[in-house]
Amino acid sequence: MERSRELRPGQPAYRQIAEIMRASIQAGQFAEGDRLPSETQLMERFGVARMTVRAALQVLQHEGLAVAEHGRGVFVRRRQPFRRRSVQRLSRRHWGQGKAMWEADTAAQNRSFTATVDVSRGRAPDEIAERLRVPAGSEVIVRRRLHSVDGQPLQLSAAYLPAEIAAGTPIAEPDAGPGGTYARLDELGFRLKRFVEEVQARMPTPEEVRRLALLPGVPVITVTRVAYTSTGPVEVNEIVVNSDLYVLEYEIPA
Amino acid sequence: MERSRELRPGQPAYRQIAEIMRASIQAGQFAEGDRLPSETQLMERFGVARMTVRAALQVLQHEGLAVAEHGRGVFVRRRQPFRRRSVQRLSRRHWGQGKAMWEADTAAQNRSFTATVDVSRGRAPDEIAERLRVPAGSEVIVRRRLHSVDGQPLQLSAAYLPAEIAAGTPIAEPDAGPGGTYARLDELGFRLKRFVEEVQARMPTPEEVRRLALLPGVPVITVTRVAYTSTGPVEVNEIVVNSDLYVLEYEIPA
DNA sequence: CAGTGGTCTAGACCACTAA
DNA sequence: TAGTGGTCTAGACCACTGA
Repeated sequence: MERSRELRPGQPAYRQIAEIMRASIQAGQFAEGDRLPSETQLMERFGVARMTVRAALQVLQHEGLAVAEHGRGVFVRRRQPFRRRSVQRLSRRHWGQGKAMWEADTAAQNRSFTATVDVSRGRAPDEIAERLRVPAGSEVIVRRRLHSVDGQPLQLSAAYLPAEIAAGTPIAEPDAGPGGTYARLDELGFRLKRFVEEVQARMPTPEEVRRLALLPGVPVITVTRVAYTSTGPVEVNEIVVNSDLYVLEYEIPA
Repeated sequence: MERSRELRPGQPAYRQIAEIMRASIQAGQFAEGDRLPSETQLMERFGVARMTVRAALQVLQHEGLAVAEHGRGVFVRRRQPFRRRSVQRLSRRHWGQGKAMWEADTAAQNRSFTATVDVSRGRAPDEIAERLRVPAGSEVIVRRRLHSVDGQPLQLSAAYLPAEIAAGTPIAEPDAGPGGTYARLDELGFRLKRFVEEVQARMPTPEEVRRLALLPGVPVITVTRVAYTSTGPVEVNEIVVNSDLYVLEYEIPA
């Protein structure tokens, strides 16, 4: 097998092949959803062994540019982010009217929203206790949810509230009622003043890959939201979102 | 070479090895910065070929859990995010006092901040023109910056302003003066009312890997910020940050 | 220098898809 | 069934690190 003259010595072949394919995609030679040449075709074109071609395709997959489908081929990845407006979502006007948190987002965009909820009672992990400013190991109500849009899982979340506040209230029920947790807190006399969200990104754990049906090469965005009344925090929400499907939007006054 | 009984049929060996090593790391058997067993040692322990061990180590690297150093070994990755508070950074109180954008962040955390700036004049890309609400191909001033903290590159940004507004002003100079672009806009009569930031995450391009000195398995966070006066947008800033070193913080009123 | 990871080969067999 | 990608082997040679 003779090396193609497309490849220059000095740089590893697999990187050069990845670069050539990346350039072809960005130049529009392959559109979203198109099938790339098969491994066999690339072996012939570049005159390299199959593992070398596979290494190049792995690079593209880890960059999030391509997706392999077993038995079908390797395809240029499609993107279609869904929009989430934090400011609107968290305004009193919004949950004050008894709307579900997602309605503004989904209704406006003509998509169907579903969620599974699991509520439990347990001890707060150290980091959560610290953020809630309660003693380590305090009892908390945990609301774990998986949100999907059009059947596609989108977001995992775990909301922690001190049991002292939430136990025995609708917040400890799977269906917290119209307007959700924040509306109930308001009714219980916890007037929410502000939320602080900390945003990070990282590669997902295998568990997150499974539960969010993440494609290879797709990071997750994590949001840690703390809800404050004038006297202190009342809820901590650990959120993990599929970054492929999400744009977070924040509005900041000057 | 005989397969270790640690490995069960049904699951690929490289995934099982990755899972075993991941569990060891999370159980604390290997701390941040520790060297993992060498490829040779793992081959012997699990009774598999070198490429199989390498596939397992690749998984951990792509998850951002480990980093290979040529000739030295594979190490558990260290993490040390740097905190960025959007609300404070963008308040008039802050830039109104002539402070550099990063001072609040860096001074408070005892780190040294540097930036390189490149200013040019050119035509707005379509997406930018749309966000600025100017005709496609309009002339803009582009301020490209690379921010570093303690010598570690942290953030790339490209700020676009209509040439009509910014040409011939200090904004078109590399050093825009105390308080930066936003203070100058204010002086020019463009009273900033609000900023909207759109946050996404993705794997970096090879160019970003190079310029931000990103480790394998580290995604970037992209922030598209639009600055508005009461009459409309005056600046669009495309920001790309090293997600390994960054926590974005947003405060949202209820 | 020995030991480490980086690249690459030329096979093999398997599992999945679509005709 | 033919063609695709998924896993794995047993080598080879190279480049980098550190004693």
